[in-house]
Amino acid sequence: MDNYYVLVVDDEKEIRDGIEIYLKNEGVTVLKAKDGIDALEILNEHQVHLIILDIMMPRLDGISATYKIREKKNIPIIILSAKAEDTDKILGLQVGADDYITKPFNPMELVARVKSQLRRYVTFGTYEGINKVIDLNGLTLEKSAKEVTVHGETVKLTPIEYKIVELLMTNAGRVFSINEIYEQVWNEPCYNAENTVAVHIRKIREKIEIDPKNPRYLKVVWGIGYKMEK
Amino acid sequence: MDNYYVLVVDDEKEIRDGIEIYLKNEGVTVLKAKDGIDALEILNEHQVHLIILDIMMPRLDGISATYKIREKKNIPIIILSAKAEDTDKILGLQVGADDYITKPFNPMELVARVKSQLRRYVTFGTYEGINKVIDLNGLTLEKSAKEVTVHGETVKLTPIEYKIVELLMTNAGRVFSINEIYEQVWNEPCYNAENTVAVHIRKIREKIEIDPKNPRYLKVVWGIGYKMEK
DNA sequence: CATCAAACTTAAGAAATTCTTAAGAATTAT
DNA sequence: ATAATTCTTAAGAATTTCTTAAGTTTGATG
Repeated sequence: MDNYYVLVVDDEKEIRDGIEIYLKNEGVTVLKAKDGIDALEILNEHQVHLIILDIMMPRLDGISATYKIREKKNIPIIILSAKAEDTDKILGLQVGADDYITKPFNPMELVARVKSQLRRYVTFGTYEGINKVIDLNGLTLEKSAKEVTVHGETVKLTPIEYKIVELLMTNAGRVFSINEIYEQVWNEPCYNAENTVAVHIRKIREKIEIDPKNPRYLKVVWGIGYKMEK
Repeated sequence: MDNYYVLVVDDEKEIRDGIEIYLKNEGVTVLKAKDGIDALEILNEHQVHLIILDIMMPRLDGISATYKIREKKNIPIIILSAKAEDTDKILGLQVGADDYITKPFNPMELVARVKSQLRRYVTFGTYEGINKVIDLNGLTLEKSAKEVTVHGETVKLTPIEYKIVELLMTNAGRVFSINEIYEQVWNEPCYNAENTVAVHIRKIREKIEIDPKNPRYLKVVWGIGYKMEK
């Protein structure tokens, strides 16, 4: 379940964090939002493969959020709710949710349902997001093929190199500190591994830059970190 | 919901007939079977878009039936059960079911879940689609005949080899990790079977590649997995 | 503007991981 | 019983990753 991004939307922090722990354990990357408005913002900025959505939330409730999400994205939505009423379930599913779980729930069941949805609808790259190609001034990234090209030429990247490039390219323009990069790519806290990242940056530049000493794409922001030029 | 065929499998006649009434009301055509063995027969003879499957049945129970169905068809399966135990739900979903409803259930909820699954099933086109021939630079795959050719020459593949090739060819360009391949082809979680896949890859290359050491079609992506060249 | 410290770059080789391949055992089909 | 298929094991090859250490650039300071 690596490479999958799940957005958890719930106004209770404990619920968000609890779900995060279980999903991370499966290798899923978890994004979190505290209400529908925040969720929509995150959807605009990040690639997300599945949403877990609480019904009872301030500002924008789950059902209304489902409507709005469906207008833009066709990704699986699992509704989470304290209401065990059948009518609510039916309404949720009719509105466009793909599954409905009532609180209190067994976290393992939630995980099983998330995996079931991802397995069926996301494994095959026929939908938005998965097959999207990012193009930044001749540097392109094709996620499904895990392929990067510079002016049409395929660049052969190692897995770590690829992950770094994918991180920077999907968030082009944003600066990532070495620590952030390490945590995102290795999925563990960074402890004295600053130079490890630096070495990989070097290798990447060697491969994607015409003149690695004057990088055009992968730029340093002194004292802060690295970013990919938009 | 017209033009859809749903197979209802339950040993109790009242349940079968009850579900039928509600589904017919939505325009769905309902087929019925009283146990897993009958269900498999019907699947061979009729086109079916979704299955509702009771767990407790004589002869062939629901979980085992799910296995057998998955071997042949990739259509949505909704498991129906008197067991409300979480572990059963999780098992059912892991085995390849797409949803799990416990008895007693609200018929309207069942209908809502059926519609939700069918809606997805159609938008994503995961169902056994039209039997198109895929041609990738001289390597062709004809699903209906389960036949693979290289420059016109038929290649004799074993069932597992064929499944791997079909997976990779229908998603040409996309990289599959060894785990993904295992899960898709064997329909079960991959546990220490990495090299099993590797060996099959070797055998396939032997058959489809002119020079297996420098594969033209079935390429490795180091540290990530394998893919079929577009 | 000279100097220093911190931040970044670069190179090279050791260690770890991943892939390939072959051969034979176990299983399944004919 | 025979053949075909699938799985396991294991050793070697190829590739990637990490560490170390030395060099270079940048920004701050007096």
